[in-house]
Parts: sequence; C-alpha cells; structure tokens
Amino acid sequence: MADTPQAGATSSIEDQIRLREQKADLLREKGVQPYGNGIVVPHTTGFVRIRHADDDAAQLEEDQSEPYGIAGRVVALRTMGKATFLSLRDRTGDLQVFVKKDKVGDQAYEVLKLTDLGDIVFARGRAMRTKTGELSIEATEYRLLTKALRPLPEKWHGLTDHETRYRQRYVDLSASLQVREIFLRRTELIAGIRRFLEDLDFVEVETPVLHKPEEAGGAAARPFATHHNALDLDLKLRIALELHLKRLIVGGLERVYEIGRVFRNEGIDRRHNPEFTMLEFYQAYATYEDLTALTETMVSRLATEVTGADEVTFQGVKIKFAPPWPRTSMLGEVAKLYGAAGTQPQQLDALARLSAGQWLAPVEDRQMREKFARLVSSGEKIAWAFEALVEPMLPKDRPIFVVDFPLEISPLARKRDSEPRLVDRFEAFAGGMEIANAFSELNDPRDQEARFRAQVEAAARGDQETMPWDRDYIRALEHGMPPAAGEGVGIDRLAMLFTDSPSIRDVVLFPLLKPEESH
RNA sequence: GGGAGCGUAGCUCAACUGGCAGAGCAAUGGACUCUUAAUCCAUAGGUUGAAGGUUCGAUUCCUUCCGCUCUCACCA
Repeated sequence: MADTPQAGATSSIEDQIRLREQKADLLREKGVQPYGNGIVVPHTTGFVRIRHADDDAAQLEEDQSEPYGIAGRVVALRTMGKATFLSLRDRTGDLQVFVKKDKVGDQAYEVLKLTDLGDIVFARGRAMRTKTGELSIEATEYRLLTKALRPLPEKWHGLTDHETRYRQRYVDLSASLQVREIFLRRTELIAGIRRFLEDLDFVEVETPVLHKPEEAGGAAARPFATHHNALDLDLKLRIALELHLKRLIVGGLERVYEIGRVFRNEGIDRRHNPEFTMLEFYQAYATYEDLTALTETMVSRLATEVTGADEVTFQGVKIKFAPPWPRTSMLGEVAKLYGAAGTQPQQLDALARLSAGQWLAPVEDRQMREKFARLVSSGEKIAWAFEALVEPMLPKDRPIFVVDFPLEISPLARKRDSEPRLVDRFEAFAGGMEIANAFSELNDPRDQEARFRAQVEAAARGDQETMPWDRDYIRALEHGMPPAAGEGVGIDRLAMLFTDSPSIRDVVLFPLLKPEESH
C-alpha cells in the first residue's frame, strides 16, 4: 500500500470514511493499534489549565516537574509542515498541544500526519506558552488512541440542526462545550437536590416503575401499556411516584423522596417529553404550608449552586428565586373576576350559581370556550377560569405560588378544615411553567375512597385521565398514615430554567423522536 | 391530532420571475517548525428528504408521503 492516500480521492461521506479506514490500516502497518486500550492518562486538560493559569512563559520554562499526559478528541488541527498545533478536548475542556517533529521524533510525527479531526489522541509533554501566550503542551510523546471514521461538524458554526443534535447527541456533545455545560448543570441540579433533602433527614428510595393497572395513578395522565410474559400480566409504566411513596409514609419511614423517570402517554412539545424525571418527596407531620417554605429555599439554593446566582435569565426574562415567593389565590382571583365577594365560602357559593353564559362571558379564546362544555363541577370551572384568565397575567420575573385549589381537581389532597370545597394545595410556577405541585396529604381512607369513586365516575363519563381505584392504597391508609405533606417537582423544567433552554429536548440527552429510517 | 414554516455536499448556508446546482469549513495532493476561523497553490465532493404531476426544461410550481421546528390542544 502507498504511504499516503492517493490524490483524486473524492470527499463524499462514504469516501471520507473509506479514506479514514485506509489511514487506520496504515497505522496498523506502522505498528499503531488504531483502537488500542490500556493507556494510562495521568492528567486532565483542566488540571494543567488551573495549575498554570498564572504562569508566564519564563516560569513554565523553569518548571522542572514531571511532564503532563493528557488524552482527548482532536477538535482543531493546524499543521505547518514540521510543526502542528492541535486542540485537544477532554471532559474538562480544551487544551492546545504543540507537536514539533524534532521533539516527538519522525515516527510519532508520521502518526500525527495520519491524524484526522475527531480522532482520540494522547500527548505527553511539559506545559509552555506560545509566543501569543496560549498555554500549551509541548509534546515529547504523541500517540493515536482511536481512529474516528466520520468527520466532525464544521468548526465555526458547529452542529445547529436540531434533529441531528438530538438524534446524534454524541456529535452534539463532542462539538459543543455549551451543550456539555447544560447536561453537567442538570447533573449538578440533581446532586444538589439530594444534598438538600439528605440534610433534612429525607431518605432516598426506589419504587416500582412497572405498575399494575390499578396502581397507575397519582396524576391525571394516560399511561403507557406493557406486558409481563412469564406472569401473562398487563402492566402500565408509572405516571407518578406518589402512591407508593405514601405507602412508605404509612410504613413509618416518615421522610422519603425519589428522583425517577415517569412516563405519560401524551403529546410532545417544548415542555413535554413522554418520559421525564420527577422528584417527589413526602414528609410526615408537615403541611403544605411547610412545603412552600421548603420549596422556595430549595429552588433558590439550587439556582445558586447550579448557575452561580439566585437570579436567572430565562428566555430573556430575569427570574429572581430568592424567598419569599409571592402568592396568588386561585379562588380569590377567579372570584374577583366574576364579582363574587365575601368570605371563601361566600365566593364559592356565588361562583357555583354562575350560569354557563356568565362563566363564558369574559373568555374570548375559542378553544378555551369549547373546553368549558366538558366541565362538570364548579371546581373544574374555577380551575378553567384561572387558566384562561389569570395564568397569562402571572408575574414573569418571580416564581409564584398558586393556592386555594378546588377539591374536584385534587383527588389525593386533604380538604381544608375551614372550607372543605378547597384543598390544602399549591402549585409553583416559574418561567411560564408549572415547576412544583404540593399538598397536605389526604389520609382519611373513607374520604380517599370517595375521591376514587368520583374518579371512576369521571372515567365513565369519558374522561381519559382519571385515576384508577387503588384498593391496596386504601388498605394502606386504613392502617393509618400520619398527617403528611408531599410534593412533586419537574426536574427537566428546573433544568430548562437553570440552563436557559427553550425546549425540554435541550435538557434530555436522548429525547424521543420518530424513527429516522423513513426519511 | 389541528395550523404555519423548514428539509440543497460530512457541516454551515446560497441559487432572482421555472433556464448549466454554488460558496465557506471539512476532505484529497503540494508548500510551510509559534498556529489559533492559520495561510498559499491545486483537486474532488450532489438521487436538492421520498414518490408522483405540470412543463421543452423543476432546488424553484402542484399533489401525496416522511422528518424536524414553532404553535394550538392534552399535560408536568
């Protein structure tokens, strides 16, 4: 075989792959294993960068410490005959490597000449500064560890096509340090949640993902169906963590949390992926009021830990997470809009007397108007009016707690002692998204039975997002669940807020896409 | 599921009113021992998402399909 690939080669992707395969063969002929293993990599680029951040060229020249050994992907390559600069990227970032033929030797330089953008390489050498001042490794040893057969995206614009970024996340992550940062922040967010809750004496648990049909409740959503062959058992993928975690509260664990994937068989959009990550935590002897304080403290601290500040810019709007967060009353705001004055019971009475025409009068949106026809209870109508008329007006520069939820849309929440048509519940909104939902837990087994009955009746009317009647959960409550409060937090949405990502797909490593074969 | 937009070389993008499908980066050959969007000379790279239609002629116009993005609905 010739020493170098021949001129006249073409550059379609197939040809580029073939050329790189030929280079791998040439490396083998030179005794270099293009997919070797077992190399010891003693340092990261970040280690070198930090250690020599303040050293000038003269100081580095006097440095007599052992040479550094780093490995990573070649993301830039500039050759000037017998000297080459390459940018090497490892998990900590990039560092320039300066390879001179007279320093590494002829054979290593031949290997270098067979190196392509995207290859994984190893370099050993002392730190130095180039004449323009860039910290670099001056290689005395150069090895190729992995031959890449496909080219990297264009160096200046990178990979911008969303579809390719999501389908080939490995390319996206290789090409973009910003994308890496997003996912590192997501990881830091989850670690921060664990630290925060562990400090409060919560224990992390794992509950089943595979639910029997009667267990697949805890939220208003349609589940995915699956099947266990050996038991010949139809199963659902969980839509929430709630009912199992509360069984653990019955069992006396008192403070539990789970961070886990849940699955909802519904539409996909900027805020929704069919599988997403929820934090749910339950605390015995706490009320939903306690959880407002916990939530604003936790989220504000997470914002600081993940982004460096408790003020975050999301899609051009600054959001201040520092406690206390403002509150708004779902009942109160709706009552105000419909002229229902007085105490909460009086407001509820007045709203219950409204005719369909009166409810619909202030709502212009056609689809919201159509949706009204499907509503049965007064509580559903209050939530509907809040969504149509109040939610769009919520402040954008702060998270906000919405309180005073009606009973009918809260089948697992405790009734308020002062007004049993309401429940002790809040939802937290930020950046136009619901980020948390919490309530004092319903622990009266007979009341819970009545709520399940209402769900089953709603299902009979055609509602597809009702909860099943979970008899074992009732049995658990019959054993006595201490008074408790619990909360669910959408991890993906916090990740969006803390990385200024417009789509959930930007914070999920491998979002669900339709198959690509059929393009 | 409804509506709007987009799909051209490995990547990022052009192509006027329907008239030979082009550039930069990447690639290939050559020069170059301090470059950093390296530079210089040369070369090559296309089923224009797919199928059909209109037309002398389609990247361009029409139909259907596929995928993505935005949006509405559902939801967290």
